[in-house]
Amino acid sequence: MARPLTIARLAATAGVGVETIRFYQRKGLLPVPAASGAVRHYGDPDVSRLAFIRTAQAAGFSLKEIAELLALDAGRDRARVRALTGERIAAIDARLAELAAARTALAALLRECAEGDDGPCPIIATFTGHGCH
Amino acid sequence: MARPLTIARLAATAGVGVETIRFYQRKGLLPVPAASGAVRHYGDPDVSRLAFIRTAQAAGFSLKEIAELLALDAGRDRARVRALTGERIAAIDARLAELAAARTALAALLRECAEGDDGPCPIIATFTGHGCH
DNA sequence: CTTGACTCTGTACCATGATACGGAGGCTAT
DNA sequence: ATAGCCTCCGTATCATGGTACAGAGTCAAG
Repeated sequence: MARPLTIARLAATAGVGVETIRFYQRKGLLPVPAASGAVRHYGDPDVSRLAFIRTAQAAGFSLKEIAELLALDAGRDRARVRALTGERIAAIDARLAELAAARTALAALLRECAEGDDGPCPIIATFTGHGCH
Repeated sequence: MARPLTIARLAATAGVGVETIRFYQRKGLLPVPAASGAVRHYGDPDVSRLAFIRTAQAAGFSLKEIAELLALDAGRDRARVRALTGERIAAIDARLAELAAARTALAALLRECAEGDDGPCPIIATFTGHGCH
């Protein structure tokens, strides 16, 4: 029979480290499977759950929020899920605006700075508040 | 004469905490002024420097990178500054793409989820990988 | 000249998200 | 049955960016 999914194989499948799995277990993000014997075995639900965690992390959810989402037990309290999602979208919007502004400013400065090597670097000058505008 | 800028007044001016100033001093981000007496006094350059730090932080630079920028001494090594800035822009672009994708996905799911309260929440289902792609 | 607010120094602590390690025991191929 | 990984468990450590606090000293106003 196919070798059972031990913690190392689960970690490899999910693309995380063994210690990360244990860390998530301690945090309540992953269930600790009942061991038949002294070594635990994992299954597809665990792989899915790890995928969930990675996806939600990429969307900017913290592990704490992810734990809450998971605790909502596959969506029974949809209003709460929607609230968390709405909050997250707002936070993402704020961060997007911040980053876009920073990006625009940096790109302009980079162009300006690249135009010559004389005088103080406009990038530093701008940050310092000693330069233009 | 105008009261000298003590650490608490500098902190208030810059909008940070006193402990944050000391933290930056320990990290080499702010110079520790020579005290005439037992209490240090600060000046406009310190205010500018704190503004620099906040601006650069908003642009996503880490304190370590900011320390390096500051160490470049007002832009003598413009090539290095440009390199750091280029790296930062690339990192911002990557993060922007990630966040935009997450935002789009979350917004779509939120709309979908809001349409009904029956069945599993599509947000959770999507993250879990049990639902439609 | 005392009181109260502030400063300085050092060290400790916080949250977040991991990562590492030691020691005991389990599993498996040879 | 034994070598050599692997697992489990607890604890410690790391990086990042701060925040807090104790104890001693300083300074200005009343």
